[in-house]
This record gives sequence, C-alpha cells and structure tokens, in this order.
Amino acid sequence: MNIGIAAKASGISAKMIRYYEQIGLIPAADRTASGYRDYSDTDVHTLCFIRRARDLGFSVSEIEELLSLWRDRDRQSGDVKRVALQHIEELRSRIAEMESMMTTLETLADACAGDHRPDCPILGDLAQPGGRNSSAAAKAPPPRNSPSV
Amino acid sequence: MNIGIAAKASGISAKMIRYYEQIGLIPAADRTASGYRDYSDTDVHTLCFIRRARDLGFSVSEIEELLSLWRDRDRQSGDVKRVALQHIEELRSRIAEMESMMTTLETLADACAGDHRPDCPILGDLAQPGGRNSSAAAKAPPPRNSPSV
DNA sequence: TATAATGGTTCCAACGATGGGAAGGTCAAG
DNA sequence: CTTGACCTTCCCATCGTTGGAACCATTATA
Repeated sequence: MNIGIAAKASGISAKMIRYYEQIGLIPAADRTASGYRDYSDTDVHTLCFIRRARDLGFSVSEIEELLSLWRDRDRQSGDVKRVALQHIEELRSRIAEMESMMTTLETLADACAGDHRPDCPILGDLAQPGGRNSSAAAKAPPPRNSPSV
Repeated sequence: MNIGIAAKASGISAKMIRYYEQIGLIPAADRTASGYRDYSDTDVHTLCFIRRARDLGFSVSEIEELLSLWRDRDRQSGDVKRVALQHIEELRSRIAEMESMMTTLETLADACAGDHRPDCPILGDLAQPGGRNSSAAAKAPPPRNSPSV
C-alpha cells in the first residue's frame, strides 16, 4: 500500500514516516516499480506501535529501544520496564517543574488586581532586583515528544 | 560592562544575550570603540527580568509582551494578568497531558513483572493492533521554555 | 485520449531556545 | 611583547514536526 494509506492507517503523517525511515527508526520500505514506497500490514502495525509510544511521550531513541525489545523474542520484561520507569521519572520531574512554575504564577496572579491600574505584583516579581529564585524550578532537562499540532 | 560580566550578573549566558539582541527581544547594546558590547546596570536589570520570566516558563514572545508592559507606565495590570493566566492555562494543559501519560505508564509498569521473562504488558499495550487511544493525551500544543540543561 | 487532479518523490527550510566551536580581533597582566 | 582570557561573527547541531517547491506517477474525468 502507498505511504498515504499507511499514514492514515497508522495515524502517523507521511512526512514523519519518511523521516523515521531516514533516521533509521524503521527500515527502508520496499519500492514499487515507479519508486513509490510500498507498505505491508506488518509495517503498519509497527507504525501503530510507534505512534502509541509517541502518544505516551517516549522519545525516538526510547522507541528505538522498545522496538528492538518488541522484536526480540528472548527479551527480558525487566528491560522494557526499565525503559518505562525511566520515562516515568522523566515525566515526573518535568511535571514537578511545571507545577512549581504554576504555583508561583497562581500566587502572583491572585495578588494582581487585573484591572485598569498599572500596579502589578506580577511585574513586581519579575523585576525583583535580586534576580530572585523563588520556588519555580529553574533547571531541568528539555521536554520530549509534544505533538506540536 | 562586558557581555561576560552582564551574563554572570543576570544569569543569562552571553550566547543567549546575543541571541536575544538578534531576535529583537532586547535593543542592540552600545559598543565600545573596539566593538565590544557594553551593558549598563539598567540593561542587566532587564536581563534579570527576562531570566526570571523564562524560569517561570514564559516564551520569548510572551516575555516580549511582558517587557513592553513593564516599560509602559500607563499599562493596565489586567493586561499583565491576562498574559499570566494564559500561561497558567498552557501549563495546566501540558501537565494534564503528561499526567495522563504517566498514569497509563504506571499502570502498565505495575502490571509488568520486570524480570527475565519475555512476557510484557507494556509491549502488549504498545502493540495493540487497534492503535488504541487509551487515556494518554495524544494532542496538545508544544512545550514552551525548557532550560535544556 | 488529453488533461486535470491527486499523490507520490526528493530536497531545503523553519520552528524554539540553547550550546558548541572555529577563526580572528582586543585587552590586561607579566 | 607574549600569553591568556575575553570579545567578535558565523555556522552547525539539537528534537520532532511541518511546510513548500519542483518534479514524476497514477487515476479520473471530459
């Protein structure tokens, strides 16, 4: 089947399917006589696996790992679980960071009248001469995934 | 003062200060006779403002808006609050998305023995033929900020 | 059958924010 | 005057994804 059909069937855009092939996440697809990529149901199944993993926020390299474990009949479930737990920790830390930002912002927003007057505790906080550290997390690893519609 | 000093004083790297100048977030710095950028205490104060806003997860365009409100003596605090509340909603939605992922992953990880045996509910879920939708959020706007180390 | 409308192909660029590094000029101390 | 630390500009990489241009293949319609 054509890449467009495989894209609809898997929920991964044709663009991304080509990209995944390019970076080696999936093997190069078969080609028809005219050069079109040709996908089997098995290929689509793999693409669905990838999409599901992406929806759960796994990075491409993690998906690579998961795919190879999936294909390995002699895998140890411990290896899969390790990848999952690591990702869970990653999510946990990013969530904590954002929640910390949110708490601070909510406090500031609550203190702000939000009317026509110029006085504003939010700007007041941002302009703190000391460069305040407050409660908002400052340093943390970058986000993974993110569908960026 | 030199860019290096301003960088240390503000907590923003020299690289990023040049970048912010390039994209117009901050005006072009004065130059010494030899071409070095020259910063005043006021400039550093602005940089600190920017850093604090970034630590709270505001995007560059939001910071642009906040900076212009900060400089506007006739601003209305309602405008500032609107920016903040919008960002809070953004954070809230991203957190919800990640929490949904985490919940799903934790359930799967709990169900996985994590030993030497190959049977694995995590892979089982990812390989669902239907392309499952489950509870994990699939679509959401891209993350802002993110200190990336 | 001629032609138009899809849909495939490749390649290049952009996003957002940041870091890395090369090549070369400047400054201050020894 | 040399050395080392700092500055300058410019380009590249990250990560996942989308967009577009230019061009070829297939299909459907007039």
